[in-house]
Amino acid sequence: MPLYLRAVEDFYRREHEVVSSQDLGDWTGLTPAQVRKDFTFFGEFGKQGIGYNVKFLRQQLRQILRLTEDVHIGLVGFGNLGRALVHYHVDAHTAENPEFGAPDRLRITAAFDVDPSVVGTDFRGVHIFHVDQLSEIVHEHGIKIIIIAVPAQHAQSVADKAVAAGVKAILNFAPVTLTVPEDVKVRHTDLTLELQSLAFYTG
Amino acid sequence: MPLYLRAVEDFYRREHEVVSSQDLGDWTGLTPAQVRKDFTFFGEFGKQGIGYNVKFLRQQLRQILRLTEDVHIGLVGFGNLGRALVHYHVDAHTAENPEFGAPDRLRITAAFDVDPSVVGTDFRGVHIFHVDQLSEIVHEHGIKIIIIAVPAQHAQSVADKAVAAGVKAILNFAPVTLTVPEDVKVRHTDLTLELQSLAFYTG
DNA sequence: GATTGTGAACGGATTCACAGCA
DNA sequence: TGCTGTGAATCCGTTCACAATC
Repeated sequence: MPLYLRAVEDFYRREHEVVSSQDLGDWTGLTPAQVRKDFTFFGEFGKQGIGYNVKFLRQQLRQILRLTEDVHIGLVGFGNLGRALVHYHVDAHTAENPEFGAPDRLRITAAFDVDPSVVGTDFRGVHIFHVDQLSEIVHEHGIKIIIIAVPAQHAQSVADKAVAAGVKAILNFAPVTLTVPEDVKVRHTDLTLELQSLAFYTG
Repeated sequence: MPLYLRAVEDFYRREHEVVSSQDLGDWTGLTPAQVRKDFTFFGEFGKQGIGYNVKFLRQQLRQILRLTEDVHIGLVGFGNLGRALVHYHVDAHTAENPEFGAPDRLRITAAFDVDPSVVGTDFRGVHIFHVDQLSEIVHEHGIKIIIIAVPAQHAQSVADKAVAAGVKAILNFAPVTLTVPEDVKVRHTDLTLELQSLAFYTG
């Protein structure tokens, strides 16, 4: 769904009044049937013979994706990768930057590390706490998502702490498969795995 | 398959002689049946009643994934993200770092940007060329994969140039859906999309 | 005529279950 | 007995095709 929202935002920006599932399919690279099926899961947004009202659809998608209220995110691991992620995210979400699609309410509220030389400092408006304060800060700010950008050997224990603190979603950049309870959603991004996969196709 | 290799490397490091599809399933989070099916696509590696010989399986997987010869990678876009990627990758692949699983031959051979203040400099052993030299350098070094870490509005034109130069695989970090010929493999990593997806589950 | 929403058909991927072998 | 390799069975996501509707 986030991809559809990005598409709809683009049509919105270009002042289209309506879009068809065909239009959205072209934009996203999916089939029109796929687009319609995905939408019906959440309700009926379109008008037969006409298409989807862009303004209405945009609003519906934002609602569905909970982009209308602040979502607090914690970042664990403030090495090169963590720093780049903050940079990237802050750029994307403060600069009224339309290239990312919908402006949303995703906020990196706090960062965590163990290195005394960064703990206690601020970076791009984000304060870096010691990892021992994870649970405390998660509760204090109502953090629902954490990003794991620590070395592999610490990733699982960070995940455990976060889950214990009530975090329900994890974006994992460490090269390990995390074990978490069923009700916690994990997404995994792994540069090495991606490159190794691609290398296979270069024969 | 890269994930299996990582698992096998782990068993290898812990000096296991054999692994069962059950073991590998536990490690990766997949079912044993799945593991066996995936392997049979490439051949028969195991012994009935025993399991898979770790050393042999490791060697086979490396062969399959073409990790035995150098694969040259180009990085386009040397902003915060690009820099972090080089950092990360160089760390992962020079430090004999076992946490990433198999040592491989994936090399970021060259980087590209348009900013005169970085073009011509070196970073962590990687030289930064002007994007205009993309085609030339791709041919010169036999680059097969490029990583796109440029702003959204330039991503497609970079992809086009790379494809024209003969690149067959692209790892795209820009928040756009790239259009490429069928024989080019694209993988897309999009922080904003990942976070928006996760936000949906935090209700 | 255009386009949605949807039940039916399809197909690919996953899982089952078991024969075969160490 | 234990575990692989694999055909059969099943599941699930995608696509088709069309009735309903603007």
